[in-house]
Amino acid sequence: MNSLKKARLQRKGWTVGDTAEFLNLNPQEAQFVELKLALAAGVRQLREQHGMTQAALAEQLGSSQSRVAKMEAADRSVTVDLMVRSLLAIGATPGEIAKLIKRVETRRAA
Amino acid sequence: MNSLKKARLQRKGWTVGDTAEFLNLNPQEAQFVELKLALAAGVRQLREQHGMTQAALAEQLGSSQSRVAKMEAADRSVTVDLMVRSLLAIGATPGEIAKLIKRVETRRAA
DNA sequence: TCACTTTATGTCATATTAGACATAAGAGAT
DNA sequence: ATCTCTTATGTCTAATATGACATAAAGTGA
Repeated sequence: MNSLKKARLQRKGWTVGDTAEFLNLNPQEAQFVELKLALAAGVRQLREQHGMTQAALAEQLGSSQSRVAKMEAADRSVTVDLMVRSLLAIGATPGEIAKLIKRVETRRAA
Repeated sequence: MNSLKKARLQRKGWTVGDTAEFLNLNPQEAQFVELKLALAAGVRQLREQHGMTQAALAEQLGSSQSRVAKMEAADRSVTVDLMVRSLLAIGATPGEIAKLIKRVETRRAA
């Protein structure tokens, strides 16, 4: 993981630590985080593609603009559930969601 | 949706209702449920393929056998987060997870 | 500059999910 | 039938995520 991405994660409250600590992290944990990042980016991308504001998506979801903002920021407090429901609300197909996940780098055991 | 699958869902506590009610359901809600069913089935399939018991997977996850059982039963109380973490714990790649999701039937707006 | 729209961040109470435990039920094997 | 291993189901408290709200910050155009 590059240091830019790491810094971004730390700002969002993730426990990432320095490179050594990162290497000690469970690879499946790291992969889960990357998967959430991918979904978060997908929500933002598709939302913008569809010309929706965060507030508009929030209304579709029965949620709030602030939660959508946190979601796109991959905040620690938002679940994959909400991300997936958001993608479906935007109109993404299961195939499109799958594509976002497929791109996550496969990681071998430490 | 066939009545068999519907019955299975109702037993698990999902609000599905009769066919008419089902048609009134938000299609993205229905799709989200189907996605969870697909992941639940994937967990069971991969777990068995790897010759693990529910208890063994639970230990890997830092969870409990009962929660794994509920997960594979697609119980309403288990999140997609836990399912994805389980799949990663079993050793599934993002590509394999994506494949499970991709198969979910695409649904048009009601 | 100002006014306006959109997005970001922090906090809170309430709701939901978590692991844990007990125990039932099922499937084999002897 | 009984023993053993595995899975299913129900119920707790504790932990976590939720929408809501306030408000700051960033963007956009006049």
